[in-house]
Amino acid sequence: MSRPRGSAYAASRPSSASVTMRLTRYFLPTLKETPREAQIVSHRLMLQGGMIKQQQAGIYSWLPLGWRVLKNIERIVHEEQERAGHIPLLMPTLQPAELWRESGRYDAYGPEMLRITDRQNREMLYGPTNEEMITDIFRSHVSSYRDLPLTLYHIQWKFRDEMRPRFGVMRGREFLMKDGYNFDLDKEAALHAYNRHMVSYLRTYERMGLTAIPMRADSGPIGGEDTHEFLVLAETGESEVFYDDRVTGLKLGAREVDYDDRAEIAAICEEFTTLYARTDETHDAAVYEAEVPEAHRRVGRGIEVGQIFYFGTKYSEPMGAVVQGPDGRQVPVHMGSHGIGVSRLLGAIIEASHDDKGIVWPEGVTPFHAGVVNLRAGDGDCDAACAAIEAGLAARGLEALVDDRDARAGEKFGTMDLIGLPWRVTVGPRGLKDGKVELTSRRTGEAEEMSVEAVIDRIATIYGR
RNA sequence: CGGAGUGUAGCGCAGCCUGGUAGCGCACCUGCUUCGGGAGCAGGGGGUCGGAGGUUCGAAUCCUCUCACUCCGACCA
Repeated sequence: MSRPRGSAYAASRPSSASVTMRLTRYFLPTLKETPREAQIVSHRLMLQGGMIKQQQAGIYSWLPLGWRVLKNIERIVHEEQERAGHIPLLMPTLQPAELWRESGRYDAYGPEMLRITDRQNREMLYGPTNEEMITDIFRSHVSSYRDLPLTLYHIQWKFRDEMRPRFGVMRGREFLMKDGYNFDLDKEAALHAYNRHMVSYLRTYERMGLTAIPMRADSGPIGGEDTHEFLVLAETGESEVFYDDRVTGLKLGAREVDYDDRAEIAAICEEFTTLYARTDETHDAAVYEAEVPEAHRRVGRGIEVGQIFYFGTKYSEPMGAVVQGPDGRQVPVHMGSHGIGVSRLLGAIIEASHDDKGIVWPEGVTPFHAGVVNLRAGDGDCDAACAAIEAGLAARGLEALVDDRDARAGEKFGTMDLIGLPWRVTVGPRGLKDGKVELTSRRTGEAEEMSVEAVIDRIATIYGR
């Protein structure tokens, strides 16, 4: 990494602040029966798992368990953005109509935009995106090419008044999005920013346990020249996708990436975008058949979890975002914008990772690192063993959810399966007679008996602690 | 926005057609017995039937209006 910048997020992670939660003191309102309104599996599991509650069409409260996953996803996004050299800030949800008149989008944007007036009858809107506002910030404070390149981003709630919200958080009206904006002196520099975003996004999705494939896309209302969407393959996806199945095997893995090295970043982008992968919007059957051997052709569906754009001077020109170059001339900056659907990712991850019993969280985003099932709450030995596991995990910076309810084993296992914690420690009198507890993988169902000390070590090893 | 539906206890539903004291399952509370994959028995609490108006001796039920939500379609991070 050429920029070993200290990430505030990385530095403030667990160990000091790890939380152990006891189910008897937590708020986890799971539902036994399938909610009527849930049509797709991720929506159903989020409702049943007590993660969200719908408040209006397409608007949700995030209950504690859902909130924890949302925060984990947010944290990963922040870490990867900062790793790429992008700078976080926070812009308001409410924006003045005036800014949008400058870009011409106030009239162009249609009824999808929620328009509001305040008591002075000032026209405002609940932001569906932030190109205008970030451009306003930029033009207010930057006037020299020496301050470039610059990429600013934030993670903020957005609102788009969809005609028909559905599928839970996958297609809500209110949604949490990471949106970033790069400012560069010329097209070449801006295209490097574009590539840098592509690579950082690939890394972000991989950390969440997802395979997200960049696909060439249409630019839509944001406008511009270059754009890719990131699609997670899932049967319930809203877009039809055509691809060479070898793209699903591409991985960034653990390789070191220098985000300032234009050639290296461009090479990675090429690696990930050369094989054919397009949505129905840009699909070209002739090219598809010419480029992809028949055995590798795949047609499926995908969930869009991010999109990157290069759009040049589309906003900087009308809004006067200019810098003085080395030659003394004023030039409009080249920009791009880049989005990750943070709240939507919960749905996408569940669509990609579940079974008939419930969710299977990837380790990177799980709301708790492990679940501890106390099969005989109130029994001295069981309680003591659970407490020891809690304390041992907490000392390693790991968070556990302990089921200390006075309930049947089946109910406890059912709850753990539903909420999908990747590792479950089962503590019961039967095993404890031999000093053993049981560690079970949610994904494979494989179980192994071991001592309390060993189970703490094993879980810590799994999480690299 | 076009088409189709649904609103009855926390959740899932029956009752409506054919008006007459609001029910079932789960959940919840109390007690006893149970306790390694969603227990059993006994007792108990909880509902302005989405809202407003109308018809009627009487409305969850019939009529009118209205609100909310869901599904299919076109559109979208």
